[in-house]
Amino acid sequence: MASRTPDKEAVSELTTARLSVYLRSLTYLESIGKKTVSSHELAERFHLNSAQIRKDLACFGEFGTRGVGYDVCTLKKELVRELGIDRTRNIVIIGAGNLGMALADYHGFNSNGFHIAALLDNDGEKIGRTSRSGIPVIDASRTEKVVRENNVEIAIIAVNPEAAQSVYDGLVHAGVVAVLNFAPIQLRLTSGVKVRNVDLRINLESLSYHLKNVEDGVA
Amino acid sequence: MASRTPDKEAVSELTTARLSVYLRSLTYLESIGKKTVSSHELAERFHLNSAQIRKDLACFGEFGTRGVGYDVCTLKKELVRELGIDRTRNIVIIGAGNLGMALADYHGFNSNGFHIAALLDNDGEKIGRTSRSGIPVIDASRTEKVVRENNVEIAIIAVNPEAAQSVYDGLVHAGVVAVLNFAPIQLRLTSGVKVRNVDLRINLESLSYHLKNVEDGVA
DNA sequence: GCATGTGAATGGATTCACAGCT
DNA sequence: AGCTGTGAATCCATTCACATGC
Repeated sequence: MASRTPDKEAVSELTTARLSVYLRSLTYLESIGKKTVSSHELAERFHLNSAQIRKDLACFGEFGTRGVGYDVCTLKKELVRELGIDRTRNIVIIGAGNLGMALADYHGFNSNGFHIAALLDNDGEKIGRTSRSGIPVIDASRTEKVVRENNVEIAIIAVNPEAAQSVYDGLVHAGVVAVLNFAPIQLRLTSGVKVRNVDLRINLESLSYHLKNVEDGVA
Repeated sequence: MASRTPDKEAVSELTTARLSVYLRSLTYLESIGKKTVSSHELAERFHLNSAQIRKDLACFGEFGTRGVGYDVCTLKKELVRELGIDRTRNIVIIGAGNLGMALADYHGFNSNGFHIAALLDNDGEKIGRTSRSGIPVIDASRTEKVVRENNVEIAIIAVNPEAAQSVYDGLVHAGVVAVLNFAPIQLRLTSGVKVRNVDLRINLESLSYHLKNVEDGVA
């Protein structure tokens, strides 16, 4: 297979994050029957610069038509392919607490390329139950088996910060290659395993910082 | 009151996000009885550059002692003050679905400067109940009353994307001045209201992008 | 001696502006 | 004429490296 773009991994995470946003917008445009869209139109939707959108897309090839714009359907398919969600990836969530349960039933985590295979927990009370949408809670001691049998690539860590490191190490050992970590700690990483951290508290503190400055008459 | 630092709002969001992280680390260091810490020590904890930490802190004054480092307790107090969490800010969550309920009981949202006053929803089934930790679900039609009576500054939007814009507009009208939005849409913003978006799906797609590249033998 | 605080240098990401194609 | 694709220019964040002070 001929590789169109050399140096693929040189695409920044900022760019891939925006691709996700573009994809959502294209899905919407497709649903309302729009055939073509220009970078300028897309830019207006999210207060972005049109050149940035063109640059982002240019990382993967030339999809537009000069004088016209981008074909919505074609571009959407291309983004789906580039983001690697043209096939389904299996996920386990570790920690069947409030957050883990909520994420298990979160629609965006269980559609269009992602499938949550199981919740894992070591609380005997929870094991054997299911989330509202029917995802089973399995004994965390069976993590390795669940990961292998379900061909799980991604794990979501939704345990308390004290447990997170050992949970992470266990997941890596079980063969997981990507982790979404909700525990507010800096994990000691294993090379070859991609980790993304989501720190919910930081967002609140950032808002608080802003509020304080408003009070102080700065903004 | 004399302002130490001119041009305060010129602190980037990247910096404030890191301040939150430093604060968490200082809290830990304090709990294990450490009195003093250097920028280099802090940097090692999160694979950061020590100069960056010093620069981040320098936005707010000079807290260190040359040849020694930073006093853990003093620096912690200062960060708490700068982040504006030296007093409690009240929050409402709109949407008592899986996510809203989970966030209501999330420890990091209900401690150290934040208090969740209520969940709001327009589903009659849910109104009158409480979350596990006892936060009441109130009729969303009473949003304005709840916001005013509880002196709510921050709202968390945890409704579906279709409803998010009108919920946002209602919150702004009710007097909320900061919003944490979990709905995957680009809100049309009102000036004077600070918004932060948390897009959970983007994180998964970013991991997927990486997985695809690993498969393709790029990384 | 040692670690801060900071101007200067670097490195990335965004934006500009225009050549090139339809 | 209109819009893409892209080198050049700009802007912002990070890192270096050192003067300053304990």
